[in-house]
Amino acid sequence: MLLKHRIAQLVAQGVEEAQRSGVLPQFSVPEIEIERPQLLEHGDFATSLPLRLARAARMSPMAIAEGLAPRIAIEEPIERVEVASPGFINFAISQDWLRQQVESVLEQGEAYGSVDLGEGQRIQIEFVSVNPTGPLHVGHARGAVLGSGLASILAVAGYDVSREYYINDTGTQMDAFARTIYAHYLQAHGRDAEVPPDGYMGSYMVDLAGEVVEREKDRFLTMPVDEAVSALREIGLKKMLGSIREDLERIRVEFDVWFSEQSLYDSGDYEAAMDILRGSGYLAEREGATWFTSTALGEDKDNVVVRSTGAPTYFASDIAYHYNKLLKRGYDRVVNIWGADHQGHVSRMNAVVGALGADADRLTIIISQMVALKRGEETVRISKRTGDLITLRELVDEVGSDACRFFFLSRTAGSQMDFDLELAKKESDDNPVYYIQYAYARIAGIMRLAQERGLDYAQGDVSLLTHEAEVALIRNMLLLPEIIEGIALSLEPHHLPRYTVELATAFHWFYQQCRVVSNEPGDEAITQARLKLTEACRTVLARCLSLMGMSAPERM
RNA sequence: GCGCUUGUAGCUCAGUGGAUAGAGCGCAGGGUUGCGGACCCUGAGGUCGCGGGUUCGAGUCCCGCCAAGCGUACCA
Repeated sequence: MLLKHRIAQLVAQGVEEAQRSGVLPQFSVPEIEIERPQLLEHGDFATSLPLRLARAARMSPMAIAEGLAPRIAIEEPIERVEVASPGFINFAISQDWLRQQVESVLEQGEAYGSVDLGEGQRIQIEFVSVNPTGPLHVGHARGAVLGSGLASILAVAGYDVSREYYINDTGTQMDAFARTIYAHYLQAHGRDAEVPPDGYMGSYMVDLAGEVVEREKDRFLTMPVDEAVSALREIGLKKMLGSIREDLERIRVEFDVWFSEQSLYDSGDYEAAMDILRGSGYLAEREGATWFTSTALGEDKDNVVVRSTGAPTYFASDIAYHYNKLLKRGYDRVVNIWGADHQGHVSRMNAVVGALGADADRLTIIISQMVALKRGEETVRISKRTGDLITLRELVDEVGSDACRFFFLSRTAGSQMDFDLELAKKESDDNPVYYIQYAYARIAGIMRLAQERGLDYAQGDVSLLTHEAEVALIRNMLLLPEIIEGIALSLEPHHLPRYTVELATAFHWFYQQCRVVSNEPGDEAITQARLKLTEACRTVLARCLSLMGMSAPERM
């Protein structure tokens, strides 16, 4: 159990005791929150409970704090419980205990930082899921990094995580895609053909069609049009998916499941989902189409699920898909990461979950806001249809995978980003990515030196680590489990990059203040202790970098 | 028009209803006869978009206004 939770328990017991003995009156106790104070002089942990209780208890916050603090049981590693104006209770942790935790970090090794919040719950995280009709661009990169980072962190927070990509391999846009390839194909064979008005204009389509022409020769010329388009759809889909997968690998994003939209219709999931909605009265026939009556669930308007042509809409597929996720495959929780252009879709999707009879809080939809690309002052438009775009591939080639991941992971999903390509390149020599990685490389350098000199620090005595900078570094290292738990609860991975910068800062300061491998005679003991601390710090930094999908360079 | 999101230092962004609002970059200065100077320290820089409200306490919650992005399809 995390220390902050243990302290919350002790405070709760203290309140109970105070009420029993009449020091505090009877009232219902709210959830006890334990915070990390900003200033060191306020201790390692703090609670503002007395301030919150003042009204219910009809006492001054200070009087509550004074009455409560002595009734909070002190146990290892809590050293002091102090009351501070205007009504805080601060907790100080024993420094001896902090120092001993260096051993604990080393023992846990690569597992350090893991917590058991999820208790093995099955959680699915679906992200990217870009239509396989064109290459990934910068906005997709943000969602990809966000999803993969979140998935990694949930996995070490005790969840059974499955990463999924939903392939829109059917529907009108896929048709337009196939007919576009067909048009290029005909043109390449000297036939009179034009790209349909709803077709895809990017130059990548020309390249793709060119590959098809080369590989397939003229065998589609004699085929009936429908048959040829259908075959080209399959070929084009496979090629696009392959290219998308390659792009994702460049920023270290991988999936456990690639899920086909078409399979929802082949497996009967679509019918099953519609039967449930029909059975509970959420489907209505009107104007020749079938509607999901979302107004009955508080939505602004109803939505078409089956067009008057008989073809199901994208929304219908999504209903079936969520039936499959929640009811058929039965994930305990489902997280969708969608781009801001799908934001109008969120509330009706939530309504669907209720209409299917599932608990509403099993589905969480995270909207990742737009990335506005700029080159200096000029805004670069992102449009798949005109072919004028900055692809993920170009971005990674220009800025690098590590910087790309760190940059996207550092910002909250909800904030719109300005991504200035010139600035990103200009700052690449002096940015947090290098700051963190340099800390790691420094550590690696120290450990190399230690090894060259044959220094064995296994017997190092961590109780010698009394320097201010040493204790500060240890305090920072010990925050990781709380950070991971916090991210798993809030689903906001941006706290990890921020934390990692703080950890690197603490290390750089320690390095500045404390010579690790000393040449002075008589310093053997402190050298061994500091090597131990350095190695423990390497463990924590490596864990952070690995969770963020970034490399940990031994040299730079 | 309506809906969702956003507005914090010159720039890019953090900030659980709590203690003196933070970081990086940029700017101005300073530092280590030694483990890698891609580092460290100090400083300047803020009406937290504007106006009300709730609260012991608001950058954070509520209402109104202003500005920006996105959505508002029998597209996805």
